[in-house]
Amino acid sequence: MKNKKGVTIYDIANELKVSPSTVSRALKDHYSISKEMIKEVKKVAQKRGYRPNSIAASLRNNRTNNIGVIISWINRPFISSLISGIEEEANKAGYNVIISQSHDSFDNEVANARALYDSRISGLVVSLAMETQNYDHFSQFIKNNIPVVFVDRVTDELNSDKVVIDNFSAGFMATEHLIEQGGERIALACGSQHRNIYRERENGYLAALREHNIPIKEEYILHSELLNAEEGFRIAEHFLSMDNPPDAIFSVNDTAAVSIIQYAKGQGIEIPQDLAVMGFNNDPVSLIIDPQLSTVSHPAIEMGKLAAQQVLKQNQYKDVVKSETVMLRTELLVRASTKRK
Amino acid sequence: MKNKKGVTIYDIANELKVSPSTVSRALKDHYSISKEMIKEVKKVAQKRGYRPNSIAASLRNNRTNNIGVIISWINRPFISSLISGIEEEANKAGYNVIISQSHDSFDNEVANARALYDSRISGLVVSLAMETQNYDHFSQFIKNNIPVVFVDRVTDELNSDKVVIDNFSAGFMATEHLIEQGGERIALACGSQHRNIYRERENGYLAALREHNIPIKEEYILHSELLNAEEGFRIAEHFLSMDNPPDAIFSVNDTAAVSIIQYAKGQGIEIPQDLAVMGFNNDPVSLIIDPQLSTVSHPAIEMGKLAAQQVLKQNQYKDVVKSETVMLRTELLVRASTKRK
DNA sequence: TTGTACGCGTTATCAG
DNA sequence: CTGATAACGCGTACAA
Repeated sequence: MKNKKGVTIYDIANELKVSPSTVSRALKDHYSISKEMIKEVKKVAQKRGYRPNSIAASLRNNRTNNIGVIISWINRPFISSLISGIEEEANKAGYNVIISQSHDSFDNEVANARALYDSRISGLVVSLAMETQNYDHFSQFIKNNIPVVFVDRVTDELNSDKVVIDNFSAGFMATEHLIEQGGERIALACGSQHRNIYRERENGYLAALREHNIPIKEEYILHSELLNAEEGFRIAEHFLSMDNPPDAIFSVNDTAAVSIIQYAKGQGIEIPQDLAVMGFNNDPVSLIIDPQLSTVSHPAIEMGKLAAQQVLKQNQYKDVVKSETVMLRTELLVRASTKRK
Repeated sequence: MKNKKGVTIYDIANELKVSPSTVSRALKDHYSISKEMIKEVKKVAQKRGYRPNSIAASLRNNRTNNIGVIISWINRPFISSLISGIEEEANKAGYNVIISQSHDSFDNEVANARALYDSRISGLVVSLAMETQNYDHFSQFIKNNIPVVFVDRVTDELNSDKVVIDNFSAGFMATEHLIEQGGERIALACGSQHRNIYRERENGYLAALREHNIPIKEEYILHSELLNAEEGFRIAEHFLSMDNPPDAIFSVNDTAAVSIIQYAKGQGIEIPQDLAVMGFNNDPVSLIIDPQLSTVSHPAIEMGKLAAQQVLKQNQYKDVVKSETVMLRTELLVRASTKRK
């Protein structure tokens, strides 16, 4: 029961009859300290079980070793992989990662941003909540030179770094693929229009139809707020009970796409002969559903790593105020749910 | 460009011509401060955009508002839901959550524990790495009265709080169910024996066989380190190419179970007639595979919430040194992959 | 009810 | 190469 208060650099300094500054410097291999002193100090530190108090250091330096992350729901394959990437990269650089979920609610996002700001994170990675249309809660970071990097669900209203995929061309590719497989009545199960990822995928879909001179029909386009399994079923039910049902559906996420397949199979509809189904994200379920789901790869881990790198880089060069957008390549993954030939 | 350094209680004190301590107290509704003063202070704080510096407070109080989490891989359904539960509960109490992944490596776990310790977290939630068999890296927390709560993958070697499910009875139920469905040669796809969750599930399996007077055959028990999709295929291949192959397989996770079904289907084996397959975890894929996978529910979010509560509670009553084990109920989810009648 | 003064552990600056 | 000192922002014993 010796160190109720923990070992500090003062304790080490006392033991070695040197000053605390020397100890402080020695511990970080400062160039002005002799090799021997460094060895001495580290030996004693080791012996006494010294652990640096990063709180104190943070107070002094006015910056922590934490980077914050705000995402919608952590328990989604894309998101958890994204975080995995962030965490790996941050860890490598000696940073910790603080997670908070917005649950797709604007109010939560604002509250989380505030809590993270108060805890003096030295960088923030955000994937926007579905609801969010106002971005003032990020200005406190920007004003104080704390880097903010947006991932996947981003906004153009703020001038900051972004890591995204090319949603437009992905939507285009996916739709074109359905056309090439003989799709004539291609439906779209889409998400809310004010979130870039869905808007751009839809634009890609529309462009592909136009380029191939396929008439765009409003009734083949559905916007759903959640795009979860239940809504997937409802969407399938809606489309497949039309007088002139689609012969192909492009769902902008895999969750809904899988539900669509399950519903269609239940109705005795043959996939892909009667109905081709295309998803988005390459979630694990896309390989489990029978027939396997064609989808678009979404490099979650890579995106996480890049976002973390952006934050760390910005942290290095505080003065340079340029904003980068990194756009990653995606791949069309053609599987049984669309292969007709 | 006024507050390069941010607004502090001193600024507020100056503006109101009172002392910093008054401001400090007013901001936390200290009983000794007059209502009016409190209102004044808060108004000015609001106006100036004051944000408390929790670093400084942490240094003073020697505790942060962060709780740490060490898990194997964040991008697994069970784990990400677990974290979701922890995060929700912690957030509600004004705490942030710091995540770090061990990737099932002992060395990583030790490094993470150290990093979290250095960052002065005020509590730790751990689900042990597969490799871990030595627990010294947690003693620094315990020695310093920082609560450590183990979840799911726990150890008996440390006297601390635990949140678990009853793996033994779950394994027993699952196996018994397979027996009731006519299984006579029931195989087990298990994980490493030194991790409680797998060991206990196996014990449940063995007990069920004994209770029903079914001979235990070594060749029907396989231990795999990873239990991922690939190993699932290998396990299936192994079992199904035996001279006398099993007519039922209990896999201790869903990932491997799903692969087993996929492999078997590819071999023209009928599920569940020729082979009943039982999983564990109730991952999303269990509802996507055809036939749907019978499995055991694993209340991940609930476990996360409870673990967070334990940490927070221990933080309240620092002196009380008792260790609780919370054991949650699980449910057998019978689906098409085992229903034979 | 309010103010004074010190300390939490570290690090930057300046001096030697 | 090493030491003394101040400061980071807040909380609290003690004093008034």
